[in-house]
Amino acid sequence: MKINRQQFFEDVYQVVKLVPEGRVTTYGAIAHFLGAKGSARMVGYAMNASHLQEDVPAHRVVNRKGLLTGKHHFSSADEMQRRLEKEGIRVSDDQILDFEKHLWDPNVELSF
DNA sequence: GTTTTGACGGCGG
DNA sequence: TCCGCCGCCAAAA
Repeated sequence: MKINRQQFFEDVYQVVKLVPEGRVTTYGAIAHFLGAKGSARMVGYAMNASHLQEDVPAHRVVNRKGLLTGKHHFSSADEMQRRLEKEGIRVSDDQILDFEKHLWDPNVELSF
Protein backbone atom coordinates (compact mmCIF):
# COMPACT_ATOMS: atom_id res chain seq x y z
CA MET A 1 0.00 0.00 0.00
CA LYS A 2 1.27 3.40 -0.88
CA ILE A 3 1.67 6.09 1.71
CA ASN A 4 1.46 9.72 0.71
CA ARG A 5 3.90 12.26 2.00
CA GLN A 6 1.24 13.93 4.08
CA GLN A 7 0.35 10.68 5.79
CA PHE A 8 4.00 9.85 6.36
CA PHE A 9 4.52 13.17 8.10
CA GLU A 10 1.47 12.55 10.27
CA ASP A 11 2.75 9.12 11.24
CA VAL A 12 6.13 10.55 12.17
CA TYR A 13 4.50 13.07 14.48
CA GLN A 14 2.35 10.37 16.06
CA VAL A 15 5.35 8.21 16.87
CA VAL A 16 7.36 11.14 18.22
CA LYS A 17 4.49 12.05 20.49
CA LEU A 18 4.67 8.55 21.97
CA VAL A 19 8.24 9.04 23.13
CA PRO A 20 8.14 9.25 26.95
CA GLU A 21 9.84 12.02 28.91
CA GLY A 22 13.45 11.34 29.63
CA ARG A 23 13.71 9.03 26.63
CA VAL A 24 14.85 9.63 23.05
CA THR A 25 14.57 7.89 19.71
CA THR A 26 16.29 8.10 16.36
CA TYR A 27 15.32 9.07 12.84
CA GLY A 28 16.25 5.66 11.55
CA ALA A 29 14.19 3.85 14.18
CA ILE A 30 11.11 5.86 13.23
CA ALA A 31 11.71 5.33 9.53
CA HIS A 32 12.08 1.61 10.11
CA PHE A 33 8.94 1.54 12.22
CA LEU A 34 6.94 3.25 9.47
CA GLY A 35 8.17 0.78 6.91
CA ALA A 36 10.37 3.34 5.22
CA LYS A 37 13.58 1.62 6.24
CA GLY A 38 16.55 3.29 4.68
CA SER A 39 14.77 6.60 4.35
CA ALA A 40 15.75 8.13 7.65
CA ARG A 41 16.25 11.43 5.86
CA MET A 42 12.55 11.62 5.20
CA VAL A 43 11.94 11.48 8.93
CA GLY A 44 14.35 14.32 9.41
CA TYR A 45 12.60 16.17 6.65
CA ALA A 46 9.28 15.61 8.37
CA MET A 47 10.72 16.87 11.62
CA ASN A 48 11.81 19.99 9.86
CA ALA A 49 8.15 20.80 9.39
CA SER A 50 7.19 19.60 12.87
CA HIS A 51 7.21 23.13 14.21
CA LEU A 52 3.90 23.57 12.39
CA GLN A 53 2.39 20.91 14.64
CA GLU A 54 1.67 21.11 18.34
CA ASP A 55 2.87 18.77 21.08
CA VAL A 56 5.63 17.29 19.00
CA PRO A 57 8.67 16.77 21.25
CA ALA A 58 11.18 17.11 18.43
CA HIS A 59 14.02 17.43 20.93
CA ARG A 60 13.61 13.73 21.76
CA VAL A 61 14.64 12.76 18.23
CA VAL A 62 18.35 12.54 17.50
CA ASN A 63 20.53 10.70 15.02
CA ARG A 64 21.74 7.17 15.63
CA LYS A 65 24.88 8.30 17.48
CA GLY A 66 22.85 10.33 19.94
CA LEU A 67 23.99 13.64 18.51
CA LEU A 68 21.72 16.69 18.57
CA THR A 69 22.00 17.27 14.85
CA GLY A 70 18.78 19.22 14.64
CA LYS A 71 19.43 21.76 17.37
CA HIS A 72 19.83 24.60 14.89
CA HIS A 73 16.21 24.21 13.92
CA PHE A 74 14.97 25.26 17.34
CA SER A 75 14.23 28.77 18.47
CA SER A 76 17.73 28.96 19.87
CA ALA A 77 20.79 26.75 19.49
CA ASP A 78 20.67 25.58 23.11
CA GLU A 79 16.92 25.04 23.29
CA MET A 80 17.12 21.34 22.40
CA GLN A 81 19.82 20.56 24.96
CA ARG A 82 18.03 22.52 27.67
CA ARG A 83 14.79 20.59 27.14
CA LEU A 84 16.61 17.28 27.28
CA GLU A 85 18.50 18.13 30.45
CA LYS A 86 15.24 19.32 31.95
CA GLU A 87 14.00 15.75 31.49
CA GLY A 88 17.08 14.32 33.13
CA ILE A 89 19.10 13.60 30.00
CA ARG A 90 22.69 14.76 30.25
CA VAL A 91 24.22 16.21 27.13
CA SER A 92 27.83 17.04 26.46
CA ASP A 93 29.08 18.66 23.28
CA ASP A 94 25.83 17.82 21.43
CA GLN A 95 26.21 14.19 22.45
CA ILE A 96 23.68 12.48 24.72
CA LEU A 97 25.48 10.71 27.57
CA ASP A 98 24.45 7.09 28.19
CA PHE A 99 22.55 7.31 24.92
CA GLU A 100 21.66 3.61 24.85
CA LYS A 101 20.03 3.88 28.26
CA HIS A 102 17.71 6.65 27.15
CA LEU A 103 17.00 5.19 23.72
CA TRP A 104 13.38 4.40 23.05
CA ASP A 105 12.99 2.32 19.92
CA PRO A 106 9.35 2.09 18.73
CA ASN A 107 10.13 -1.22 17.04
CA VAL A 108 11.00 -2.66 20.44
CA GLU A 109 8.80 -0.70 22.83
CA LEU A 110 5.71 -0.97 20.69
CA SER A 111 6.75 -4.28 19.18
CA PHE A 112 4.15 -5.06 16.62
C1' DG B 1 13.39 19.36 -16.47
C1' DT B 2 18.06 18.82 -14.04
C1' DT B 3 21.08 19.63 -10.01
C1' DT B 4 21.89 20.39 -5.25
C1' DT B 5 20.92 19.90 -0.60
C1' DG B 6 19.46 17.83 3.71
C1' DA B 7 17.07 17.22 11.62
C1' DC B 8 20.21 10.07 8.32
C1' DG B 9 22.17 5.35 8.24
C1' DG B 10 24.72 1.32 6.58
C1' DC B 11 28.89 -0.50 5.06
C1' DG B 12 33.65 -0.80 3.60
C1' DG B 13 38.49 0.63 4.20
C1' DT C 1 37.15 2.51 16.34
C1' DC C 2 37.09 6.45 13.24
C1' DC C 3 36.35 8.34 8.44
C1' DG C 4 34.31 8.67 4.06
C1' DC C 5 31.41 7.16 0.27
C1' DC C 6 26.96 5.78 -1.25
C1' DG C 7 21.89 5.02 -1.10
C1' DC C 8 17.70 6.89 0.30
C1' DC C 9 13.63 10.40 -1.53
C1' DA C 10 11.46 14.94 -1.36
C1' DA C 11 11.85 20.01 -1.83
C1' DA C 12 14.10 24.03 -3.35
C1' DA C 13 17.05 26.39 -6.69
